[in-house]
Amino acid sequence: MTDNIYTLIRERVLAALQAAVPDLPPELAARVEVTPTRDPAHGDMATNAALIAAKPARLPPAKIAAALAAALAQAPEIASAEPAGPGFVNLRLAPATLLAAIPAVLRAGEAFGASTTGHGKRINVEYVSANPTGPMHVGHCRGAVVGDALANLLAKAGYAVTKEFYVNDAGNQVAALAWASYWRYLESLGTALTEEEFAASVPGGLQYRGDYLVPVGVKLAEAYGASLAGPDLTVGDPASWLPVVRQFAIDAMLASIRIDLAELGVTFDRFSSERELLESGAPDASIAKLQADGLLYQGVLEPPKGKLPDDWEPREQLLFRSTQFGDDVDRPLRKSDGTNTYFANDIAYHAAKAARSDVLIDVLGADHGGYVSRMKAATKAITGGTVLLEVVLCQIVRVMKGGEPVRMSKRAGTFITLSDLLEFVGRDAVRFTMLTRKSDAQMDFDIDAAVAQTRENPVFYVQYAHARCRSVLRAAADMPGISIDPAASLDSLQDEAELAVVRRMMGWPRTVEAAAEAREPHRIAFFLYDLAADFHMLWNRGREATTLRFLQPDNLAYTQARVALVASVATVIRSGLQVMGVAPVEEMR
RNA sequence: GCGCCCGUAGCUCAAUUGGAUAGAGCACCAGACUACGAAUCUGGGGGUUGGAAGUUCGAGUCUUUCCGGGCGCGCCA
Repeated sequence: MTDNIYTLIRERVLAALQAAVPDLPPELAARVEVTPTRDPAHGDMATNAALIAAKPARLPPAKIAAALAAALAQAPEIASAEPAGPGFVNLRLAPATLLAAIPAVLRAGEAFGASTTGHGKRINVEYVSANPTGPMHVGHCRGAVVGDALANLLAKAGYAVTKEFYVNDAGNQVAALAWASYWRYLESLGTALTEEEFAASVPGGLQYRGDYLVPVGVKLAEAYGASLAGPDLTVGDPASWLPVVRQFAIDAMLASIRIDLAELGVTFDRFSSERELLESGAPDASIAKLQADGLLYQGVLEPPKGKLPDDWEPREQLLFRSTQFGDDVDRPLRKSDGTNTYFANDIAYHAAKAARSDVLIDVLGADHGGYVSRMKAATKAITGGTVLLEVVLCQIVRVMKGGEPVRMSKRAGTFITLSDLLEFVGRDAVRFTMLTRKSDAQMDFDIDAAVAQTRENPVFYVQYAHARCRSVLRAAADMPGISIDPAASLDSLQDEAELAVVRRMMGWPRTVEAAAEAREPHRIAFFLYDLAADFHMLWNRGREATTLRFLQPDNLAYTQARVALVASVATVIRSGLQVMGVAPVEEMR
């Protein structure tokens, strides 16, 4: 069951190919494609079937193509089929087949394009997973949007999706957060210590000096008075205050992250806590399992070539044989103090996710690129190869304003927060713009362009097309005898600009399936831009020739067909925007 | 030094996963408003897809090797 006409036509092609080349190996049949043509002169679709089959059949591609064309021309959906080029068969659909896309859209509504290619497989998408040590900044934003849209896309393609956020609430970073929060706490109580005096007593030095922790300090003081401080508001014994302050600060940071995410329209099915994972003993269980499988050993790693760390000394440590699973070097699981490395805990986390999933996807920032191969290796090892990890890497986003990069420095506390960006640009523009690039390509986010009300801004351009559709439909609603009717006769839709729009919409299910398989949500943005361009072009045809306008009061049958067309364009745009998490607008303001 | 990602029109980016003559926007030039919304549309010029070699019916896409940019590189997460 699918809306994808390409799937249906491919069945026809395979049947014809089976007749022409009876003993075609199945693995070659899998390579047969039916694709949209680039050049409209080549018809609606083309297939490479003859090229694929030529070698095993020991026949010239052109000869097979001719046979295929003759057979395919008999199919009811196909108006004509012609061999072309080196061995393609170009197909032109029967008008009724083409126009059937319109009632298909109208009947399915925004669900149009939904597919079953995911077969209900459980797929877990982990994204954002920002450390709860500060507000979300623009660096997190791309991963948040890409992960969220990818999850929506996979759901539309028929996967059972879980959206997951991993809370790194254990380890040194959150300890540093606790110290920084404690400083703001003493400060709000009016301690005589200076910041530098305090910093001197912090193991590893005082981090997170941004003033976003000031309110946390104030709230700590309100909740606990001076009870967490030492004598005369000096630094008290960490053993007594640190666990309290740490949890308090983590909760505050998580609350702020959730607010920012909600503002961005990003939601999760599940938050998983690293601390809870540790307390459950899962990491030890994972290590024990790997040990039992003979994948761990005590060994000494070679130093990295070329760039030797200053304090390098050979050290024996517990290593995981990730090289057996495609990694470059084996990876350590224990620090010298006996505690687990982050990697060791993350193995347990991925094992936990794998236990309730068929496929895992991590959406990571580019700075985690070096982490990918070991995590894939570990996932393969801990699940015995039954669950594989895929990684979508999001490259750096450089925020531009007035043609200049906006400088960011987290250390100095002058970074652009996500909520700042949302205030400048707005949720829909942020989300759409973040999806106008392949995620593994670096990107400049131009604030000026994202709010521009012109064609160069794809958000605006697509929204404008939708608003124009709605404008027509509002006018149509006032016309007697006119309605959005899936059963309307569409025979009058014959203009090339009209058919171009229909062809584009016909490709939506195929785009969903291909984008989902490739894990590339940005394709949705490009599809919508192209559909919007087709529609704007058609619209303008109506300016030049009034006979091409949608609403003709003296010709109800003609108008009914165009109303159906316009309504289906609006529906497909909404269907795509829904995947992107962008709200359609009824009119431009 | 090693690994991963990227390199496409002057600029920002696509290219249906190996398909036919590599496409859009911006910028530049020339046009279309008695409006279902001109915030749009039409036409034009602009390319050795970083360089070289290879794989095959066919390469921007795959392999090798250089060049350039980004990220990472044993107890940070």
